[in-house]
Amino acid sequence: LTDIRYQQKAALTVRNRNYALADQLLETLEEQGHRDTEPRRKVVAAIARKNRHFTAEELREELPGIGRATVYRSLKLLVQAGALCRVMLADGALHYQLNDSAHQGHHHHLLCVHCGESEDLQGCDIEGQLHSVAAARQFQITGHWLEVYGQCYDCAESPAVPA
Amino acid sequence: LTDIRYQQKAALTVRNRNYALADQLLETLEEQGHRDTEPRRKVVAAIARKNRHFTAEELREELPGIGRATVYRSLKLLVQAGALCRVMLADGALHYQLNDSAHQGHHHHLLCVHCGESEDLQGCDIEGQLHSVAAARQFQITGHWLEVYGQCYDCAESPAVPA
DNA sequence: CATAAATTGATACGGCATATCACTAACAAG
DNA sequence: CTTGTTAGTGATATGCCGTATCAATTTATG
Repeated sequence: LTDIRYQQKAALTVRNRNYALADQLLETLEEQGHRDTEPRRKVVAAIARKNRHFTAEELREELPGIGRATVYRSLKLLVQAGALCRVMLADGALHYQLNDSAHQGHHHHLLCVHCGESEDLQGCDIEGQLHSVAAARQFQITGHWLEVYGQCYDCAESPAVPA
Repeated sequence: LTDIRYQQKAALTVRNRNYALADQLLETLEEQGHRDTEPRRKVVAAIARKNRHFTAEELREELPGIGRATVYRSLKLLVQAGALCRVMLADGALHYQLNDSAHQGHHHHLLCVHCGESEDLQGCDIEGQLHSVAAARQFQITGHWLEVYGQCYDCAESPAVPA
């Protein structure tokens, strides 16, 4: 019984978080001068439900009534707004990842190839190191792309469970 | 006159280098147990002529008689053999880059977005840094992908000349 | 030269994303 | 509330990039 109550409470918490997140995403778009439309609400709601990175097609399949173009447009707007970031998986597939509200700027991810979990990579002075190496060659760095693949702690502990 | 002789000599040097390189590529494939075929000779010859990274389609256009599949297959074999590496440009386009014979292993590139030049990135302990950060979180890194974009020295000096 | 196996290339297919464009909905001004 | 402008939508077509298929061909070898 306690367990059931706990589960209900947890489910409620998740639901609330998702609603809040969806609203926040929509708000972000409005701040950029974009309209609050019915299809967009559905798209951001679906994104808010995600707890791992996802593909555009994956998202589209969850939104049968919404046009393909709308889904792709929404993703692009959210990436531009900094709410989403694009991550390249080890197999070359492009996924989208909700940005932690604390890490909206440029950052990198540790991507678990088993469970799809993504940890933000902080405290890592890649930029500094790149700049110092490049400076020695008089190469001016304007940008970079970094993805790191591996196993998160949980998946390394129980390697028998695939994604 | 001296200038013409110099140009002829330079052209000859380039031609010789290209032939040698093409032979070397073919040899690499043979070492992997692949046959020496006429279409493959043409593909590696075209690759050997490249002095910057290139796309599969670019290569295909230079080889009208060769089937699309053959070009793509050859590229794949050369990547597997370590003679070519794949580089992702800033706009997401996948290019191929001849590997310096000294740097056949895992390495990264400084890619000039103007002239397409690519410098191998050495003396940069990205791997070590990533591992130490990941170790703190008990994340086991199995691989990574890094591309660095910017301007090479020459392009930074004469910024008016686009690619 | 004969044979087995690798290779080729025309074609079709597939995934993924964008372009087009007539229609619709949002929203601000009156 | 009505209306007009404009952004947004979505069905469809298109395009790029790469792979699967498979009969015909070429290579290497005994």
